[in-house]
Amino acid sequence: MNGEGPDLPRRATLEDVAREAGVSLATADRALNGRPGVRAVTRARIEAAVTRLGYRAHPAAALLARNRSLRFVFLLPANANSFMASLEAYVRDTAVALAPEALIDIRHVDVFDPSALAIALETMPAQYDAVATVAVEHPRVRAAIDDLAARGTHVVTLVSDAPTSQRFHYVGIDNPAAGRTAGSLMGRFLGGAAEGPIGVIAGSLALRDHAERHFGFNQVMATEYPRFTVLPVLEGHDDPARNRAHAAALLAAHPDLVGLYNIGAGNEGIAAALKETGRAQKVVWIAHELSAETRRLLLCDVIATVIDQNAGHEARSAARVLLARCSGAPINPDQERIRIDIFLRDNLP
Amino acid sequence: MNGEGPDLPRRATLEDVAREAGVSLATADRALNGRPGVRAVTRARIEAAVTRLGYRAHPAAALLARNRSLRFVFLLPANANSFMASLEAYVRDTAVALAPEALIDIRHVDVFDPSALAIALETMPAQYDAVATVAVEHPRVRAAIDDLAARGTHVVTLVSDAPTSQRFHYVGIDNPAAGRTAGSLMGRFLGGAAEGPIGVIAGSLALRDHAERHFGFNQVMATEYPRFTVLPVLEGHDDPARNRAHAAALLAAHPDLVGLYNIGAGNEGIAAALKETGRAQKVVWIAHELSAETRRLLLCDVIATVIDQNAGHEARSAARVLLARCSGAPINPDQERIRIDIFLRDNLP
DNA sequence: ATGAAAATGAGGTGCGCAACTCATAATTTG
DNA sequence: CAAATTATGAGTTGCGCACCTCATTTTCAT
Repeated sequence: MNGEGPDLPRRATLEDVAREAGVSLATADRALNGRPGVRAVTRARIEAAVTRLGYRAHPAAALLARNRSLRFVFLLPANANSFMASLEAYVRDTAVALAPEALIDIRHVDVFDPSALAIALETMPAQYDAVATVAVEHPRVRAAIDDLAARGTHVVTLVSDAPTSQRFHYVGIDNPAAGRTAGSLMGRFLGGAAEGPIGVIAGSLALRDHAERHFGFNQVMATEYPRFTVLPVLEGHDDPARNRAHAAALLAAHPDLVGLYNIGAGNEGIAAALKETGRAQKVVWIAHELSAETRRLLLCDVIATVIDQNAGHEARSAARVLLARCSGAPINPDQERIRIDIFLRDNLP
Repeated sequence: MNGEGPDLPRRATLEDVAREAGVSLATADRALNGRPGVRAVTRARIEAAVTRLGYRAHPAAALLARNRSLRFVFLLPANANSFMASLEAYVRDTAVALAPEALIDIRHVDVFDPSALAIALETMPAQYDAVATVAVEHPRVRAAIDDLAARGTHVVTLVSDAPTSQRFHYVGIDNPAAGRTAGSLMGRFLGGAAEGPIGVIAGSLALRDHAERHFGFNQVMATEYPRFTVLPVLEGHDDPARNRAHAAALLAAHPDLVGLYNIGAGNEGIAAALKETGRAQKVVWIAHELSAETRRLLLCDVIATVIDQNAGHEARSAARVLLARCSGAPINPDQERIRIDIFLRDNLP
């Protein structure tokens, strides 16, 4: 047992910095808060004192003195699937936890209509300090995000990115990697099958995340497991009924179907089709996003594995990152990295 | 786009609560901070007002007014393997991030010697508000933890639990579930192999986490994949050299070895033995804890999959939980749940 | 009823900082 | 070199709360 002594070096305050730099408290304050009226040389002296003393503003005190809550708004899909619904629930939880430092509003938007999303961003009230939005890649959306950034409103993208825009951070997973992960798992799990066709169902390849997952999946299957035939994607718009029809058609057309990858939501439909034909547990089915439904299907071995992004983590991370950005605090990249989670029956949370 | 109005309902302060309850600010303060001198009826009136107004103490203000840092101590293994070393690094990071709300000390202890750990706990200076410790199950350790709890020092166990003690929280994974996860992955990945022996190497089955993982692994293999023979555990004390010898012996004795599960650390030794015999990539090898080494082996397909607990998450979670406990703030179970992470080459962070 | 004990009120102080005001000093410009 | 400009100092206020003191009221046991 080796202990570091109980020496309390007393944390440096702004007053210490001012004294050390040989300026008044007011000047030190002006310098550190970026207010005008400080010469460059003075500013440098103060910054030197800051580093010399290792000064870090007391966040709680600063928050209290500012006496003003930050205002965030989250733009989320209007017609939410179960993943988006749980994301929204987590955002609400986060809003409660974060008060009073930040007040979080939620606004709904048809994020799949780029114009609607762009309009929502363009007409964003100036009262908001920051925006988290489920984005899409579209020139007008990009322009709207850039305008917000230009006027000083910080923007993060959530779940779905707009990488060419001026958003300063993306909260979400690497979707091509998620697709590759699905591919590797499919190949590994099919080790026993000599060959055979694999079906792929997506919401829509017009959605960037679905397209990217599809790309990653195909990449791995083609290069590592070429003995399997990956069938063309069927687009079911995350709709259980349409997915059911797609799955039923797949099963009928390919009696030797060995694998099934659903890139999007609407897993109930697929489950129904599999059960109907009595081929549940005979097809290696990989799905995305842990929900009550996928959890149940995982437990009864109908789904082999679920690839998930933790909605709670995403909601909290987005809020944390915005808070840090608005208050000049550092961001811990390790904490904010959204992992690609793999769930089996055995490591379910 | 449906917006919630920009109405600022102004957060209730302690003064509001006092007024609402018809008492003075001093009494409300006494009641809410658990100081003596408040009748039960008055306390109830105040608590009613709190719920009626939805009052929540302003954490930043409370922190500031208290003007006293919480003191935490982390008891970590003295002779650290790479996982423990990274855990310690993350604890140091967390210490920096948490200042000045809490000051975190790190003390080293031979956690595998129950007496040494017990002594460290028993002689813990009273200055500490809370302790996070890598625990073991042992009567004297349990008693020491209970004593700490009895005198008001909050204790969490970290990575390794002492479930019968009065620790109020365990920060770590469910190790039997981790073992089951390894078993399921082993079975799935071996789908192609008709049958064959599977080797198991552990640090020591005297360590609770290793024993639990072993139990979970065997459980799944026996019930779900009985066609494989799980060989008796070899204990290598997480030492690369000893593990190398064990792995070499296994490979020599079982030319048809199909799988290998390393429950603990010391993966370099196993890698060396596999490479030596030219049987890397031919044996499905499942390892624990993501490190530079396991990462490398994962990337070159020598390790099939790594089951991980996120050390950074554990360090931050322990600190957060202690902070919340000491300041009476709520804990978000969702955020504090340590997941059993599965890593393939494709979803590496 | 009476004294002792407990409960409560009133008020103050300070935590570290942001955000002001106003006076004074230093610097630049015409 | 004076006037205009800019930089700086000194000081104040208040954020919401914890923690303290001291006076006053209420409650309870005798």
